[in-house]
Amino acid sequence: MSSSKRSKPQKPGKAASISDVARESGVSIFTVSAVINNKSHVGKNLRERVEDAIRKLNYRPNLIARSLIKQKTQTIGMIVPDIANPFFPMVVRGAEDAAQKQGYNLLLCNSDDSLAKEETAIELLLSKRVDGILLTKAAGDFSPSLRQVIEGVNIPFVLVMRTYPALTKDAVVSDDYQGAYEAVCHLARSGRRRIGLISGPLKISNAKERWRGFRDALEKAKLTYEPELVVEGDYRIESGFRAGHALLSHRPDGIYVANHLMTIGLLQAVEEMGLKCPEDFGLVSFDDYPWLGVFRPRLTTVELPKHQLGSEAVELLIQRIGGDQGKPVLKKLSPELRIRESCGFAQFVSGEHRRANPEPSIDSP
Amino acid sequence: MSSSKRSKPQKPGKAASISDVARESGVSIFTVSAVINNKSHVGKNLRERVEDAIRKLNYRPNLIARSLIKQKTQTIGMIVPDIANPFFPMVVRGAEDAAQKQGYNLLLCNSDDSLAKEETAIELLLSKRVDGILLTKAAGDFSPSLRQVIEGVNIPFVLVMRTYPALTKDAVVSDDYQGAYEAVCHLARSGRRRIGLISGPLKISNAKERWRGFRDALEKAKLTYEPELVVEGDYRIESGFRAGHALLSHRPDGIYVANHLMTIGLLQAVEEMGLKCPEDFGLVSFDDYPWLGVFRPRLTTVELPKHQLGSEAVELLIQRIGGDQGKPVLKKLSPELRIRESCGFAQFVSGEHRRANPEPSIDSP
DNA sequence: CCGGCGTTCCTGAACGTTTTGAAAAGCGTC
DNA sequence: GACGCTTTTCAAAACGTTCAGGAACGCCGG
Repeated sequence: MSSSKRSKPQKPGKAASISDVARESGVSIFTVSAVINNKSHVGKNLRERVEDAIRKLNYRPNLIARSLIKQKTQTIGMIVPDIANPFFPMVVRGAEDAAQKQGYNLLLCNSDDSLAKEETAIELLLSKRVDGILLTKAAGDFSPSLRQVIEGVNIPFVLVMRTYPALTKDAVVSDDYQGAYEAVCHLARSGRRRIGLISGPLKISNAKERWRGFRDALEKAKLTYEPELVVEGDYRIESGFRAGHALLSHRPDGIYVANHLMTIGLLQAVEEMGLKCPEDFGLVSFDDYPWLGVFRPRLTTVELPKHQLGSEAVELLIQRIGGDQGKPVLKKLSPELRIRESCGFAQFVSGEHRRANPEPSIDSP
Repeated sequence: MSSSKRSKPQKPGKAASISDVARESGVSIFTVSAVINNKSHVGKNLRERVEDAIRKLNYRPNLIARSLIKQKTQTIGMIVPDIANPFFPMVVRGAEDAAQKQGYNLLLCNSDDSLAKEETAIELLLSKRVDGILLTKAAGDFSPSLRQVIEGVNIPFVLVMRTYPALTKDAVVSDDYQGAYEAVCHLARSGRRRIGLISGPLKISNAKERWRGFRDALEKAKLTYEPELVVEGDYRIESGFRAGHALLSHRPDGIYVANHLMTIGLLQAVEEMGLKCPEDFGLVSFDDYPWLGVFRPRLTTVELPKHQLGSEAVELLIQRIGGDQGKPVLKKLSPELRIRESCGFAQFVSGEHRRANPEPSIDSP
């Protein structure tokens, strides 16, 4: 019967709580809270007493409790198909940088290109009450249930590198049409006449955009669109290899590959078939990576602003979290054509696109 | 005055709570909770009523509230120097896979190789009450405050790819000594006599291990250790480039490079200097990646089980979270020597290490 | 001495769950 | 109809915060 209302001593194993600090320093919980959030008017005396107690108990505010009451977790969920795909790390890095800068953390999920996993991941993030979600949708159609889940998300939600016409959500993407268009124009400018395409899965929005850019550039250059010179892959190495075999058997003199992984596959096919680039055909790839510095020939490529893609997505998301109720936005970031050797030497090419070609840099292990 | 204790209707904008469900289905909160966690004895009648209400209100349990009371967040924090470094994505993937399998999520932080950021990240994760922390420490010494923070961490804590003698924490690492040893033995077996090393920062445990393996293998092969053939880099491309220039000026006939990024730099230096591999020198690198398939010559390399590194670290961590109080464990995973062409053709080499050399595979964008 | 105003501190009610201990209900037995 | 034993349901106390609404105090002008 002797226990007064709030007097249990701090249990040994557990982290100190705000009430432990309050007891230790002989003030109320309110005052401790005020000190922590350094609210204005706390007397110097008490403030110091409290700060001492905090240090002494090694107290750390419990952000879970804070989240519960504030209805904000300062956490954003990010779902990518596969972080091990070299495209995503830099995007995630961009996102994390921007998030950290504004006091947010990143909860990372891999969907493994499975729509079911993607759906589960969204549900989970929603249950964990993240403040917003970033999604790079897996390849493949919406299942009705997935669509329902996404439409039903009632927190800020930004698509990254994907967009869907009927969807009422924000999206941050690269200008894939433009990138492909420039790539193919460059091939044409360097004298190629029969230009082939190794495309990504046409169900993914960016693959379709790249295909459109390809087609329009052909038209602009007054080249004919030959259907047998277009092969659809799935953005993986193996499919680039197979597509390469199929495509090269038609002897195109130029190839535009819609992503890096398929380029790797293609180059293996090229070697097997005993062909030479740029002598036998010109090549423009997508995405730039540090290791391209040792590929021979040096690849001309369309670099996407991967880091920026992630950071702008987060910034948009946080703006929404902050209460911005504006209409859904579609933000397109410009790609950059980096001319190197795989279409023939740079001097063969009209000057307008020449620039220094910095090798992208990357940090330590 | 008319408001009874628990009767506010669900506010329109907000997610439904358990009490909304209780009210909707006319039962107590307890019963709803029992249904959610499908505890045994809830009458069939009520169970259905509750489930209907859950569907109707699109109710999702608030895991923040659950975490608060259960003192578990089902979240683990992971700190890496830089996810954009190609080594880490696969490790993170391994971690995420293992975590997901056991119902955990991953909160990802980049320390950017800054000890201060690393410290901040740990503090933050602690405040967010993650159930455990995975850390790949940034290069550089412990500051006293960082050391204090790490030692003071009172939740499960596993080091990944790093270990420190005096530290009383678990660690999961690759057997770097073994990897380097095998690499250098292979160089010696293929007839190289003056073998050089491009090392990582010797303050990082694995760099030191690799250096030890290098030295011992030389001794085993009865080769002399020539100090000018050892150059310390920082695991980045640029340093590999500089180290390559420095090292090659001494004309070694074999080089072992302690990581992939520095190999990229080295190969650029090699080309600039007009040298040829494997004719002028044999090369063994560390880490394998899909794009190595297009490097020429094909690189012989020591592959580390990156995915496994991540997944075993998480499994160990979760075991600790589960209450395992055993002594700190140091788990070493075996590397695998993948013999390709950069030391001369495989047939010149004694058979014991020959094996199929699968190109590692990777998923779509 | 009173009223008004600042400053400084506190009490107590949220936030959305889980869980303990106990009450109610159903049912068989004497 | 009293008693025990299950089965089903509940009310209320946690978990660690934030914050609205006051209270206590000192100071000033009247």
